[in-house]
Amino acid sequence: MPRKLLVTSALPYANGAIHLGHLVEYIQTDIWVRFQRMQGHEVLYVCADDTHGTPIMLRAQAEGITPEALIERVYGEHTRDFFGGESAAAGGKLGGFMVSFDNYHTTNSPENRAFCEDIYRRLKERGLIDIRSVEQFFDPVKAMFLPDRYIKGECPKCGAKDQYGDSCEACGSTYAPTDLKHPYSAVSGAAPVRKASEHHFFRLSDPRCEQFLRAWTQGGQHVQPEAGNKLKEWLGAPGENKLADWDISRDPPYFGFAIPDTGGSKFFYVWLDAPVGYFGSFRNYCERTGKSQAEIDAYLRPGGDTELVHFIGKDILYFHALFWPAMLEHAGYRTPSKVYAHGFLTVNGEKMSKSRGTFITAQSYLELGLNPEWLRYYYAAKLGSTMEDIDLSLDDFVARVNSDLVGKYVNIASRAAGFISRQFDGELAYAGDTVSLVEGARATAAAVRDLYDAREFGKAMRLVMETADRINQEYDRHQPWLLAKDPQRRGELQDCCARALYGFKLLSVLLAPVLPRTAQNVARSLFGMERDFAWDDALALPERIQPYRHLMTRIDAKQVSALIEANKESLQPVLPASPARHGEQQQHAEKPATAAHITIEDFAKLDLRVARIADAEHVEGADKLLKLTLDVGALGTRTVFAGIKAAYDPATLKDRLTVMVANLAPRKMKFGISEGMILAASDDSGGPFLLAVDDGAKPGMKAK
RNA sequence: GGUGAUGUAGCUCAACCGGUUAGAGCGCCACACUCAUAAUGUGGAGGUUGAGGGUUCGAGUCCCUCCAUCACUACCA
Repeated sequence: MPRKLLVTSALPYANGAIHLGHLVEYIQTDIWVRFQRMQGHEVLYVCADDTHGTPIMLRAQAEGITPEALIERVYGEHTRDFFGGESAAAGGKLGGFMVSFDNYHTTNSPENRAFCEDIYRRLKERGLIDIRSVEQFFDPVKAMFLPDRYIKGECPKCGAKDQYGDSCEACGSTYAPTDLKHPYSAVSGAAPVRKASEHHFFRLSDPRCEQFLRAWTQGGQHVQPEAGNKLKEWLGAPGENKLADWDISRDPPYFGFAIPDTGGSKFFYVWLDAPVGYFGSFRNYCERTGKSQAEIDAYLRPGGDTELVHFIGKDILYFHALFWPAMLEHAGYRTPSKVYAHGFLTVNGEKMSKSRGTFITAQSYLELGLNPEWLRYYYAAKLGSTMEDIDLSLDDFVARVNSDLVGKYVNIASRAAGFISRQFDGELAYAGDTVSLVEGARATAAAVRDLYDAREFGKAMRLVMETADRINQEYDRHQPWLLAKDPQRRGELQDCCARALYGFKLLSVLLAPVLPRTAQNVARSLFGMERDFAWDDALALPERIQPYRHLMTRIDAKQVSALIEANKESLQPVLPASPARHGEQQQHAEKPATAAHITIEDFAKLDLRVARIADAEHVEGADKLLKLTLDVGALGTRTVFAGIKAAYDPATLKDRLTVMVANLAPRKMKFGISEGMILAASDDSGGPFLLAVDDGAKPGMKAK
C-alpha cells in the first residue's frame, strides 16, 4: 500500500544566501523524497522561505527597501539555487541542486497567517497562553526592543570591545546582554534602556505539555535515539519542570503577523510562524492543485493514515521536537511522525570559514560550472541516519567523485556501449542464464532500498559501488576487446556487453535518487525510454541502446581551487547574523586561535592585587562557593564568590592574605555579583590551594 | 566543571549480540590489459583500532583512568 508522506526540510532564512551547509539538508531530504517517489509512494515535499523577524526588517531598512521587496528578491535567489528558479519548476526540477520541492512557498502568506492565528486561538482557549510583563533592552532612538544579538558592548569576561549580547567572539564565553559593559544598540548606537512590555507565552511548563512531550519524545517512535537522549536532558526528571514557557510575542516595529485581538500591538515571534510555514506551504500547494478539504484534513488532523516527516539540523531540534509538537497537539492538529536531525557540515575538518574560502555559496558552486550531482553524490556517500557531523574533505571529494562516479560507474557504459553500437546496431542479446542475473539484481536492489529508506545513504552508496566493481571485474574477465577480433565469438561479445549494460542500468536506477539528471539521461538517451526510471526498472533487461554519449566529466582540482578563491572574502555583514534559525545551519562565528604567548602588555592588563580576606562565609544553597569579603587597601572592599568550599573552612580564611584579580569584570552569579577573582592552584592531584603572600605585604599592593 | 558524541591504515569510512591472521574504497608500488573522454583488472606494501590499566579462554567491541576534538550545559571567576 502506498504511503502518503508530507515531507519538509527546514525553512531557510530569507536574509542570506544558500551555502553548502544548507545543502546537506536539502540534498538529504531530496534523495529520500525521490527514493520514496520511485517506490510508488505519494510524496509531497514542501518548503518555504522563512521571512519574518527583526533581522529581515533591519536588513531591508539598511538596503533602503521594504521587507517585502527584500524577501521577494531572496526568494528568487533561493529557488534559483535549489532548483533553477520558479520558471524551471515545471521542467522537472533539474536546475540548481535539483531539489524537487512540490511547493516552495513563503511564510509571509495568507495561508500561514491563518494557521498561526488558528493555532494561537486554540492554545488560548485551552489556557496555554499566558501574558506577562518582561523587561528588556530598548533602543530609545529607533523606538524598538532589541534582540540580544543587537546589543553590543564590552565582553564582561575578557573586555573585548564590540561583542554581541549573547557571547564573546574573542574568548568564547556566553552571558546575558545585561552583563555587557557599556552596552550600546547595534542598530542606532544609542545606549539602550530597560523597558517593560507585555509578552505572550506558550505555557510549555504546563503539566499537559510536559506529560505529552515526555511520552512523545521517548520510546524511539519519532526521533533518533541520540536525539531522544538530548531531549530527555532538556525535559529533566519527571516533576523537575525544566521546560520554561516560550515567549512567542514581539513588540512593533516587527515584520511579521499581528497576534489576534491585540490591535496590532503584538506580533508573533518569527520562530512561531516558521514551522507553521510547513502547513502554509502545504495548504498553498493543495489550493493550487485543487485538493479537497477532506484531502487536506487527512494530512493535518490527527488520526489519518498520512505521515508528516521533518528533516532538520540538530541545532533546531529544540524547536521541532518540543515547541512544535506541543503546539500542534494542544491546538488539535496532528503531530509529526518523524523528526530526523542531521549534523553540521565541516569543510576540510573545520567549520566553514569566510576567510579560508570554505563558506561556499550554492550560487558560486553553480556559476563556476561545478556539477551539482558531484556534491549530491559526495553528501550521499557521507550521510547516515545519525546526528553526526559530516565533513566535506575537498581532496577526498575530487578523488571520490572521479573514481566512483566516472571511473567505476559511468565507465561501464562507456566501455561496453561502443561494441554494441558499432557491431550490433544497438541490439542487446543475452546468451544463457539470465534468471540468476536478474535475481542478483533483485537482491542488490532490495538491500539498497532498505538502506535508502533508513536514510543510510553512505552504506547504500558503498553497496552500489561494490556492485559497480563486480560488473567491471566480470566484464574484464570476458576480455571483450579480444572477442571483438574473433568473428566466431560475436555472440559472447554481445552477451558480455549486454550484461554490463544491464548492470549499468541497475546502477543507474539505484543512483537515480542521488543523480536525477544523469539517471534521466540514461533512461531516455541511452535506453530510449520515454519516462524516467522507476525502481522496478532495475529488474528489466534492456533490449537495445542508443549510441553512447558521455554522461559525466571528471572534477578538475583546479575547479575546486577556483571555488575556494571565489568564496574568500573579507566583507563583513552590514548587520549581525541572526542566531540559529530555521534551516540556518551553522552560522556560528569562528573562534580565533589563542596565541601561545602573550606580550608584556597583555600581562599588564591584569590588575593583580594583594587582598586580605576580611570575611568568609558559607552561601546558603551553594555546593562549591564561599562568599569572601576582600580588603584591597586603597581599592576598598570587594565581594568575591570563590569555588573553594571543598578545600577551606571559612573560619580559617579570615585575615589571610592572598592575591586577587582586581580588574576582572563583575560577574552575576546565582547568589550575587562577584567582583573579582582570587587565585588558587589545583590539578588532578588536589586543590584548590590559595596563593599565600609573604609577610610584610599590605592589602592593595599591586602584584607584577 | 558536568553530560553526551567522536577518536580504527596517508585520506574517507566499515566491523551484528565481545569470537578465527581488524576490512573496503581512494592514494601509493609492481605487473597486466587497451574496449573505455588515462578509464579497467591482478598482486603488494601499509594499522600495538588516541594512551594506559582491568574483566574474560578471547576486546576495536564491556568497565575504569587519562588525552584530543565537537556539541550542549553549569554555582571555575
